[in-house]
Amino acid sequence: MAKDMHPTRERILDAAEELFAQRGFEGVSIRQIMTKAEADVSLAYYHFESKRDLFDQVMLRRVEYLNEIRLKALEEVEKRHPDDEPTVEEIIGAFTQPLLTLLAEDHDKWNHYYQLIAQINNSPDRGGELMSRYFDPLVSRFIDALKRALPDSDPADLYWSYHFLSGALTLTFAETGRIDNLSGGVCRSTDVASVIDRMPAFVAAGFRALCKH
Amino acid sequence: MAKDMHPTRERILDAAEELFAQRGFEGVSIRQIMTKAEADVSLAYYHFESKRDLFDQVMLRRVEYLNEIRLKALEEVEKRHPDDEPTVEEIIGAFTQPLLTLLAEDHDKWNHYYQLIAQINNSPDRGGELMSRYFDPLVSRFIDALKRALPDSDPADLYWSYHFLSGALTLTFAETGRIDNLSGGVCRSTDVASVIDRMPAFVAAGFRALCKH
DNA sequence: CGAGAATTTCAACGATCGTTGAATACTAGT
DNA sequence: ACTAGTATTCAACGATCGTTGAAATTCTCG
Repeated sequence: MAKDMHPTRERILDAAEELFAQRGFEGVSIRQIMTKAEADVSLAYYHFESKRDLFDQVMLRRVEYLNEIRLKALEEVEKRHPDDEPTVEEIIGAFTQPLLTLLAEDHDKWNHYYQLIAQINNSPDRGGELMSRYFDPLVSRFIDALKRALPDSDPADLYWSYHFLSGALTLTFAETGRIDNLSGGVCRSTDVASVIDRMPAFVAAGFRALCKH
Repeated sequence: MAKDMHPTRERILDAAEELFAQRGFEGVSIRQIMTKAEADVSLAYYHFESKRDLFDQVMLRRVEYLNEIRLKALEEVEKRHPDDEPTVEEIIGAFTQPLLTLLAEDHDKWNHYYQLIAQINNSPDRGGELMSRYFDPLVSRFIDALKRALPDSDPADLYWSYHFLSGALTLTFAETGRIDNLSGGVCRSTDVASVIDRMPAFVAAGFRALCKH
């Protein structure tokens, strides 16, 4: 049994995912989405309740699997430390590395999804609400692990450190091309692998500097 | 001579700034902006060429002064070190502290502007282009200072480190309320001062960890 | 083959979009 | 008071928006 029993529905979701990621919820019309999906406008309302529902379904389509695989990465790391605690680097790696693995497996599938999340994360309007709804359980799990790796740290320091990580990570996946201009070509936004390699060292040092009292 | 010779024009810019920051360029209509500005719809096209031009003028209104004051902060730091180089912490502080100072001086004026920049920075559509246009000269100046504070570092490491800083900083100013949910009230998005206090230590440690070969 | 369900097409609704031209009110300086 | 320019109002344009109802098609399975 194939996972997409509804090929048209999947085509609509693909088109919506890409366009929402590029121009945001209000920047794209149902008609543009259905044109890209090569389907009639009305089909959007046969397969989905409304534009907002379509957006929600785009988010929901991948979030469960994404959270699952990242949680599994954390559990693997913890399993490797039955007696002591994992290092901050290992925990951050478990948080970031799966994202890159998925991107390498199927770029087109995950690239637009990450861009969409990046845009939501920095949206003052409903960004906090949406991100919390989809990711807070997973993130709390990671913060608990970090709390054990950094004992006696102020909870506020921990949360703000995660906030820095979250900002750095989502800007990376936004792939805006800014760093291409800034660096004169030395760095490329699309080279996400380069970033994921560097991020654990950078972020772990930040956590340790801030959460060490 | 008052600086706003055109009070209506300023009211339109204020309204546009706030609404663009909250809902993005495409998420707001001229009519909504003019309703908030308590002015007729046509006045938007008397004072500005188009919706896009209005958006550009919103950006331009404050960017020059903003870059000026941050550059001055960097020069002050360098002046305090006539013989040696400033520390990474001092340079990062000069990059972030002026933003908080302005916010404390006139919250309503700068809050929405920062939110707007945060949204642009993470927008895959034209984010890289816009951010580079407005901020690359200033940022290059800061990266040069960091290069001297971290000699023999790989340029790519430096640029990616700045990229992490940029993501963390703009997410902070987005004030999405996410961390309020995540931390269960321990941290508050609106408490920007808390973040600016913590950021130099966190980011400087990251720079040093990544740019030290 | 034929019935019933699932899917797709077609045409249209009222609302709102960005934008414009012409008419009106206001404000200087002579 | 008259004029010239600046600022504002009013009414409307074609286009596109999200959404819907009903007809037409295709698919499923007896």
